[in-house]
Amino acid sequence: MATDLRTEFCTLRDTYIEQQFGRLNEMQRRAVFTTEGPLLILAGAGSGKTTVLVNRIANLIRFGSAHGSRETPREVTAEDVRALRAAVDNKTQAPAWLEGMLSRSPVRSWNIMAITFTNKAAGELRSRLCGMLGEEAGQEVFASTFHSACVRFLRRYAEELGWPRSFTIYDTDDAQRVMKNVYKELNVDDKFLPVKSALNQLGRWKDQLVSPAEAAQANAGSTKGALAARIYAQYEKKLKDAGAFDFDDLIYQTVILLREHPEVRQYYQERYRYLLVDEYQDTSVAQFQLVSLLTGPEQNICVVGDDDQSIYRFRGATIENILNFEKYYPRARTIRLEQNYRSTSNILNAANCVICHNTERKGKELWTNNGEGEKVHVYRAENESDEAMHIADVIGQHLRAGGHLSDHAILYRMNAQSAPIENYFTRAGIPHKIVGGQRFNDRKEVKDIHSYMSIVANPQDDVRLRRIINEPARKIGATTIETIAELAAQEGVSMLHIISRADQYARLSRAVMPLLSFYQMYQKLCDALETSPLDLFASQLIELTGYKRMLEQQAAQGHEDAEDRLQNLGQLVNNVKNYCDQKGVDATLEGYLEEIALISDIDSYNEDSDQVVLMTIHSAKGLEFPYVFLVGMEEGVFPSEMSKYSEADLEEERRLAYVGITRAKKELYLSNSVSRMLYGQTRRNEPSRFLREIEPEYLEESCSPALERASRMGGWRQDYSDTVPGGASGYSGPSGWGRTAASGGFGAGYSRAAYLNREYNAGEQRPASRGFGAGYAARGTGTPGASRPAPAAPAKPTPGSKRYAPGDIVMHKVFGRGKVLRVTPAAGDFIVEINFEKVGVKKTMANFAPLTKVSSEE
DNA sequence: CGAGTTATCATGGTT
DNA sequence: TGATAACTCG
Repeated sequence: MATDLRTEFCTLRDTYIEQQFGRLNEMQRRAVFTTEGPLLILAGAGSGKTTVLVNRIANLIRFGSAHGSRETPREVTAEDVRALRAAVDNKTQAPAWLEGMLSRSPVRSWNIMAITFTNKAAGELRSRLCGMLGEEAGQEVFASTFHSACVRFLRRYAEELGWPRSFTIYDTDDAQRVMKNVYKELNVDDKFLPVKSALNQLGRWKDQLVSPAEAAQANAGSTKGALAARIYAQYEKKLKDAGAFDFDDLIYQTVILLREHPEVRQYYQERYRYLLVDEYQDTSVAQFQLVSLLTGPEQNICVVGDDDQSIYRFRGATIENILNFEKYYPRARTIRLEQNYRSTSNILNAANCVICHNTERKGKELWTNNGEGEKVHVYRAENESDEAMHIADVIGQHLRAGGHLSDHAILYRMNAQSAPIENYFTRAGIPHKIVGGQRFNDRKEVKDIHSYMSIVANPQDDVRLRRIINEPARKIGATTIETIAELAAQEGVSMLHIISRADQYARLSRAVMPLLSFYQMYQKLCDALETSPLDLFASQLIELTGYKRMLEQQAAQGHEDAEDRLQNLGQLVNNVKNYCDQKGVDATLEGYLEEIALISDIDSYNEDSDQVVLMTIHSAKGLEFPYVFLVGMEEGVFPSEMSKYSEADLEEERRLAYVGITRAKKELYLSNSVSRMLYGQTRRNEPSRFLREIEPEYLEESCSPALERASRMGGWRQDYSDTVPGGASGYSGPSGWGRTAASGGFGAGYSRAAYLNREYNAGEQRPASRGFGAGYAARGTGTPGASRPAPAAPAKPTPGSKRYAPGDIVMHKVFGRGKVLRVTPAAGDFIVEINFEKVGVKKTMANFAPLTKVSSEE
């Protein structure tokens, strides 16, 4: 009898478990249930990869390893069976007491380690796990980035390797400073081997786990190679002396740690019985080695990746890791996730078209049940501000149709491209946010303060010390600093140690006073750390170092930046406070410094605020947006100039294009520009080859009115598509530039490109032209042949037309109708504050914003 | 030593 | 184009 109950229970249990993951598709479910042994999940873009990861972890924790599936609970009562059957029949979750009986061989949440590339991804994983398993179990799963995980291991075992426990993490800027010192010491000419390429080479070596000795051996033959190897050795020595790791070292040294300390390795292998690695296509040799060292004898290693989305080859990622996974782990199983839940089929087809042109692929074709959706829009602009304006127009249309700013993302190849867009958006008053580029923590004043903090945490850190020893000016000049460095090298101690005994050295006699008072200040900082909470320590530090006074003086002298810098430091203190609030009693100086070293901009990107977001395609990996604008689709920009000589680089660019395209859910807008100002000079670029690679049936093309006109007059022919003749046989839109609202205004302006000779259907025109674009008519550039007024170079002000007064009703191209609240003169222009009917109060610049007066104050 | 000037430089993407 | 390094002068 008891046996029957047990059998019944087990059958029901299997059904129940199946049911718990019933919302997944078959492949996803298979991935979730394959808990043991090596597993490769090839997950296409938008195929629910994170969902699979989360569910797989949840399955492990709730129901244990599938290997235990033959095990049955020792005692099963009729009551248990009844309850389980009820849960199955009603498709509900079993009560907690019953859930407890369902686990086969138990896996605890802290037995699981999930590694991602960004903190954001790790955080998302963690929060979804918390949602599914409850706060406690969710937090116990070790979800972390490669770098944070390594820092965690190294903090524990740094001393085994000869580093202090409170080691510093160097960013690229620090690394460059070290490198410059190395060059000086070794008398290396920067012209012969640029610092940047040396750092690059070192990075490659570390990514490939090549030690300085090995590098020297392998490169004895070449002058440059041998030199680089010498530099490598010296650089590593300097970092070790300073008690610091750079980003690459974090991985490299952790591999050394695990490789050379079996007991450490065993400890982690036993602790983390189940490993999951996300974005596996972006792992380097070193990261692969790290993962293999962590993988225990059971080989419960699950990697998720997409070879088509490998876009970090340039920094050492080897796609071979994913291509060779099955070779390295012969027992490996491979599961492909090819159903896309994100995009429309037009978008997906466009993506497939592009990626098909790559040869180095595992082969995979995404499909979707989502509808066709709109075609992919392609816009050809005159110049970069026309491109920006077009984007603003489209966003405006969406906004007026009830869309949100935050549904829109503008993606570009390189950060420099954000400037013109940012410019236009700022002037037009469109709320936006730039991710990446110059980061807050990279600002000089912020880095300086962080450097002060670093030397408090780690007195050995000479690089950071050099940075701030004379900032603010303390009469400690370059010669003094070099003398200190020499003395420190002679004695084998840190520079700070020399400074503390400055009076004992004749060579330092001139600078004794400033040096000793610097040291006194340093001690005060250390005291402050001991006696105050961290955030208070930060604000005390800003004062004690004299940094605040320096900025205040500068501000008093009318230095404009000084105010901003003071504010930035205020923000810094805020950030420290936030860190404290978040960590509570666990907040430490080292912890804070670690966080700022490893947290990137994208990590703090928060989709909650209603703003258009601008970022590189690289940053956008893993994200999705309803509307995506991929700008600068031009040869020399995307694909980039530097990639065009190597087929492999071009394939990486193409994968990047694929990543960009597949970020879009509803609509995708590709744009390029005939001329573009880049690095201070105007260039004319051909449209990107990636555009040509997309079958025309998925595209809908248009261009700027000026181009269209030129083309109609036969003066402009593009080599873009030689299969399509120029001319405008089919198109008879509004003539000339002096379009009025009545003639269709904006919407019509963006008709299909005449050069493609496609019919323009009025019925198909983009929405929202009504009433809009009147702004352009009113701008008064009725002159045919005059170029369209771009916001960056505003048309000469037509007398009277740009005057606004409170109470005026105005029309804004993006925000619609509104009433002027206030007009303030500023920098030869006017800030017009307007209360818009749809979007509330916004500030715009009178001369730049696409504004028209509808009626004057009554 | 420090401030101000000029020159040069790079500008592919990121932890 | 913009930012920083190198250089010059007080």
